Amino acid sequence: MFQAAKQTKVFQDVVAQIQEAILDGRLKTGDTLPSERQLKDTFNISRGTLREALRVLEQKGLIEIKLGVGGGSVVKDLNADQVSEGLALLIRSQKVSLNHLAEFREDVEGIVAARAAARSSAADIDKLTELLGAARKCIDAGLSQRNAFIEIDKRIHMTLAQVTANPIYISVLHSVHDNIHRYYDEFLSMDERELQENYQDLCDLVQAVEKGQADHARQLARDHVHRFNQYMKSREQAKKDNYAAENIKPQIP
Amino acid sequence: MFQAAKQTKVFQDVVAQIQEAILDGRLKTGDTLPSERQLKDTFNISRGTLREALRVLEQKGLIEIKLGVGGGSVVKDLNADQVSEGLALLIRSQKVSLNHLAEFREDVEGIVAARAAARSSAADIDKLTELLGAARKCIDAGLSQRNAFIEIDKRIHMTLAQVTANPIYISVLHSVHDNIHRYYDEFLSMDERELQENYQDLCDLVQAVEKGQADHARQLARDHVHRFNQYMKSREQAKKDNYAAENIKPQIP
DNA sequence: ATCATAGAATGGTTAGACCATTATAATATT
DNA sequence: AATATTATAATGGTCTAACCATTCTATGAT
Repeated sequence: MFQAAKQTKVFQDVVAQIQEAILDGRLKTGDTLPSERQLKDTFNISRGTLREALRVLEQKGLIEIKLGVGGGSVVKDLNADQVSEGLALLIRSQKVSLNHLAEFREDVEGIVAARAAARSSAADIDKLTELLGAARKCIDAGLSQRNAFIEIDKRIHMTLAQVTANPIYISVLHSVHDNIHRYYDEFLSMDERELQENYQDLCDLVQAVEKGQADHARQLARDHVHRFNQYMKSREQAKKDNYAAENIKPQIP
Repeated sequence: MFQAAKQTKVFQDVVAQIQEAILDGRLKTGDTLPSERQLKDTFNISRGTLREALRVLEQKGLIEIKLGVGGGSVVKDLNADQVSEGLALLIRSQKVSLNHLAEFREDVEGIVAARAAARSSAADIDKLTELLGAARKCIDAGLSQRNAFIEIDKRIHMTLAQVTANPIYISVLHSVHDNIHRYYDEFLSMDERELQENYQDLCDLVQAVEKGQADHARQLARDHVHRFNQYMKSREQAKKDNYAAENIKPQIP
């Protein structure tokens, strides 16, 4: 006849209320919530319960909790970090392999390049060209600037994502890069020729974007990423082989 | 001379330890952690602090906390929910509009269709054909089964994502559907002809996948989604117009 | 003026108690 | 004997009250 009432726990109610206030704009980025001792009275709950709620909001990326006298819960500017962390957990925990991620990246970078080609402004091209110039300098400086080159490579891709003017691409690509670098950093050791190839890829790509050649840009981006993936895979394989050589008969537990 | 030691708060250390245990496989899906009163002694912390840690792990999607005597913290099977929730927050909070999401969906569904076409097995085609049959029945049953049709449409797309054998596509598409339906459900009211068109789209798409025509499948999927998007946009516009008509002079705050 | 110091506000943590929910075992009922 | 009811105990949920740790700010010393 009757059904269960209020399943929600107290702290969940608090989470919901504060979250709504933030999403509705009643609380804006940078705003500081009242202190815990005030809030607990406002909600008429204990401080422990309130803190559980705040921890959840923090984990959601909605607030940031600062220590000290000027501290408190500050409304954060939402970004892709939570999506990125979620993706990272999926990758680390289970079904998602690096191959999966590499394949996905190939597709996404292709899409981003195509969309960027259809929308780039003169200012966008300027920025990309500037980055290309910085990349050029890294290469000329030799292998010592290898990491700097990789960083600029990443920024070029992220800039393309920004050119699409679609924040989802920015977030997704950011997540992909976050996670792919977490695994690939240890293998980063391109030689001179590979650096040159990568640089040429990027030049061609930016040119295609500038000319608005969406399909061509897509293909160039895909090839570029694909080559990078192949390169990393071979590095990984080499590492495994090396390991095998050192341990002629690996102990199987 | 010296640098800051241990910035991490106690509860963060606990989160990290339990998370690592789960990701390393020392704790498996379905395992129940010791009770809070035991855990607090194990970690040598207070129960409140422990509970903050558990709340964070829960929000991360790593554990589920059950009430009652058989209850406790159970290790969850990770899924795309966190990614989905993160995306939802991005959409609700700020820069992400429905147009952004619709555009992204168009691209993703295209990719998924292409990848699926390159990898489908006979069993996959059987499953898709079965779903098409169910969709056919919904249409024949008339508009009353409209929602059922939408549901099957969604399942067909998700099945294609599974065919790609890349869990990232499954997660991403799941997130997109989650979020797009949250906004579109209110507009769902296709007429007979639109249902027919959608059904035909799906038939063509499955056929292309069966034949392994990746590019064709991609284009069909994109067109299908694009049509759906246009349709929803017009519905939304109609709703706005209707609102405007009811409120000749909308009050601007 | 500049630097050191004390104070106060805030989050971080602890301890112990009691409430609410739920599976299980013991008991009563048929 | 089978079933329904009831008590029991274990577990998470919440509360209270205190103290610790960090950090900004104002005060005071140099």
